Amino acid sequence: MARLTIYGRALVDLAEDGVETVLSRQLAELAGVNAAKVRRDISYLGSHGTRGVGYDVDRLLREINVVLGGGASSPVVIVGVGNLGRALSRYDGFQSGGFPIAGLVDADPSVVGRRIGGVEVSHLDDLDRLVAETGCVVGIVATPAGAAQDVVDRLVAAGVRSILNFAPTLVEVGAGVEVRKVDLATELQILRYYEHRRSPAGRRRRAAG
Amino acid sequence: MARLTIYGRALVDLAEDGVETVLSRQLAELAGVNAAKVRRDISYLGSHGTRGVGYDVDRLLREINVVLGGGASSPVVIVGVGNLGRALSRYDGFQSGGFPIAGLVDADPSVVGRRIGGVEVSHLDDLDRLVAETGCVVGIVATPAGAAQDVVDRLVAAGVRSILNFAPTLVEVGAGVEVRKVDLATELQILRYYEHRRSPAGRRRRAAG
DNA sequence: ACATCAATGTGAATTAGTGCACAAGCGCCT
DNA sequence: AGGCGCTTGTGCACTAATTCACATTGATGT
Repeated sequence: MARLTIYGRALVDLAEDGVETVLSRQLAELAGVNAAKVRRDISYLGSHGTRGVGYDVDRLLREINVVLGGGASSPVVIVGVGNLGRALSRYDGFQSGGFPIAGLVDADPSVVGRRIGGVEVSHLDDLDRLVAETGCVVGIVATPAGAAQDVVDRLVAAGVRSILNFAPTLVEVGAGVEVRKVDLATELQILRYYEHRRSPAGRRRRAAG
Repeated sequence: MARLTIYGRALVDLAEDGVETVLSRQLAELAGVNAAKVRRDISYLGSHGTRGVGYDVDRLLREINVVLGGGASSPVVIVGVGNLGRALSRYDGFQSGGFPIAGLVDADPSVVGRRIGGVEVSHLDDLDRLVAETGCVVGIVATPAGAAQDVVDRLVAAGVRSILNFAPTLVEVGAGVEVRKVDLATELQILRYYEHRRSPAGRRRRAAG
């Protein structure tokens, strides 16, 4: 569940503030969801609250971290150092989130060998070796849409089982491989949709005509 | 619906390939969803298919574009030119997607005045003026979590009604303001969750012990 | 002109998700 | 020790989303 990560973040904040105990109602407010939903979500982790008191912040946080994969560090490889790829390479949220960038890859020989954010760009054909050497478990696809499927196939062939796809296209993978898609264009389009709903072009014209 | 944008993209591809007509089944495959869902989604736009034949690609694309806000250009302002903000500023997907970056804003005086990707950084206090002058309708929040709510409040006060929030925190807005959240950390966490499910740390130890 | 075919549009069934409301349980106070 | 108040955990009802399945309808060929 994506909500678990939200709870986790809220719990970290609470822990930093020295809070020992949290009520489902409080956690719900922090996460922007219903209190019953919080309780049901947490109940899937096993029973960890104390009736009449609430949840122990530290313990709940530990439980969530266990389910989410703990504090393990998961090196990532970014494929595609075009505009978006370079942008992502320079973003230190990966590093601080426990996803150090172990490698950059591109198909264009003219960028291979350049260093971006302290990491050298390898050629796409070296992906297998790079993944094997660095033990990457997560691949980030930041290529144009047309190249995404091929890149994903290569990542899977190299042994990567978790993929974050920034390319604006659907990719197919076999069973056992997890793909998540981050689609900035779609997010913006949706915003524009709401914008448009509020004041569609032509409304003034139609009202005047 | 977010799926409309997916259909739209698939239709653009089809149109570029010279395809004139598309079946709900084909569109479903391209979008990775059920065919009945495609038909129902499209039926909300009004009835536009031809029974026995399918949908006219150009016409359907035009219909979807109208609903999604047409080809209008929607200037955006990016608040926060830290790591992520700089990364986003250099990403040309905004420009090419019809969301030109009209301004960059930060609260840190030491970065104000610098140019990033050809756009000068303004101070957060000048947000009102900037939004008014450039006619920005979309705000992109790329600040640390702690500053996000304040920035969102300022954006709303300046007249922005659509916000894309990259900060890993929930923000509150009044009615009539649309916020969408892009949370890279959560996406990665979810990938790690599946990774962890496949091979949880300790399984080997437990199996051996 | 009419029958045939094929794919849409949609009523109905199914499934997933949400939220209420309350019984069960734990700590605290007397 | 026993009752009280508070919060969890969850059965149940409700809502939204998805999918099935088929009647409907336009195009096509004879």
